[in-house]
Amino acid sequence: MHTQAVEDYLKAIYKLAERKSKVTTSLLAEFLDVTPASVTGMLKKLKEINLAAYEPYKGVSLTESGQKIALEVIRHHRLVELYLAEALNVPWDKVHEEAEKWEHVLSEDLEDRIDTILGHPTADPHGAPIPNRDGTVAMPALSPLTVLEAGQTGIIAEVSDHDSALLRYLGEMNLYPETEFTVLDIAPFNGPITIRSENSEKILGSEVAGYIFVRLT
Amino acid sequence: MHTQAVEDYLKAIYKLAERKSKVTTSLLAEFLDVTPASVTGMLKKLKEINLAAYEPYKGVSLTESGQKIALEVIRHHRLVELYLAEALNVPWDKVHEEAEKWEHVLSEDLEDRIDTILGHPTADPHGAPIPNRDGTVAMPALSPLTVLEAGQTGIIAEVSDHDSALLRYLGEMNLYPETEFTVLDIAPFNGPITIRSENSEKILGSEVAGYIFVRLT
DNA sequence: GATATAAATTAGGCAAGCCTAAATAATTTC
DNA sequence: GAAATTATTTAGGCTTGCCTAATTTATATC
Repeated sequence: MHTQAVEDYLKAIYKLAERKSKVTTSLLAEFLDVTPASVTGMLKKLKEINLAAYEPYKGVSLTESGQKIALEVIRHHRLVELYLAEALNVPWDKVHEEAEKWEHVLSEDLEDRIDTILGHPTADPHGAPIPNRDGTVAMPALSPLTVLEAGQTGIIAEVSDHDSALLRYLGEMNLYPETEFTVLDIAPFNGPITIRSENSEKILGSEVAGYIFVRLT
Repeated sequence: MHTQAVEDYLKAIYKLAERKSKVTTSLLAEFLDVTPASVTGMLKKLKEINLAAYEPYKGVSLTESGQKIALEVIRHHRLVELYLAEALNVPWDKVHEEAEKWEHVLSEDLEDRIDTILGHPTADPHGAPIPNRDGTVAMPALSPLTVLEAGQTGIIAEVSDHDSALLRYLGEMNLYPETEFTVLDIAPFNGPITIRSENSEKILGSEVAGYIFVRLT
């Protein structure tokens, strides 16, 4: 087993690499709320134990084994999130925080039991895909709600979990993953987007809409 | 929040104090599988932060706040044990090990949810009492099975969870807490004890019987 | 009551992971 | 392309909790 810090760094590198072309020391530092100097120290260590490819001043990436571990941690995290929401009724804006602690103490045996009880789920409460045990992940191509046009229909696939206030807000409007909707209007110049779902109209600012990812239907 | 090590020491002191008149450095060291020197260091710290009363060479005891924390940790531990057994079907000889890790990451909110789902239980899967949130514990007077005499009847109240092989052994014989039994024979000189429960006779060595605590009926 | 043994403490170290401050490398600007 | 700015690394420290080895205190024995 690796330390919690190692697991947290691997997970952070993986997640940042999904969205940024280059994962830099300062990006990691900001993400993990730690000084860049601390990141440098850990990156050296990760390189040492062959979990990351790191060249000073050039950014980091995960090695194959580093990525495997990152995905295991993410799998734990998302399974726990879903379990907390389904089995313990934890509101979806709180599951992330709890799972952050639980992901590091989940044994493989318990992971299996939870996975079975949940029926081998493929997505967490925010719609994020749950990696498979073998280290693979289904990464469907999603579009942010902002790129749709009036008249198009879709299904909410995933929402960002970075801010729990955002999740509470979306929850109040009943905009959860798997919700169907039709775009009624999208105002120009990053204006608000009007959608209809579950027979009610909802108006979303462009910032919020940018955090909602959809599958077109 | 205190560190995990602090919580583990407080819990260990509490548990040892239940059974021994004096909690010494070496006793703690053996219990926690750590050197006596390390224990000395931690006891100084616990005294420093007012969680333990400690005089060098004289043993330790918990202060009121130290005991409160110890009981909170034990409450978490036993609630988690029961939850793992009931909700996740973890076999009773494995719940202790898992709970050892989970007890330190359980938020008060989750504790409440688990407590509610379990219906405010009063004992863990081994029959050990679950402390109340306010820091009180019901401590019924129990007798080890070894002190009974032929003809007496009782109910298994609690079994020691210190050895998972013992738990598996008892599990095979269906000797769980709340099982009723009658003593058929108890051989002299610490000899084996024969009991009848669930319409079958079982013969227990005196060592095993010493780990089983009962309520007389 | 002197000595041997057992128990506990002190002293000094180590590994993780974090920090701040100072130095160096990379990048941008004029 | 030199200077200024930004990004990163190096150096040195701190805390936690553990370790071993040496010393000290307490206890048991003759």
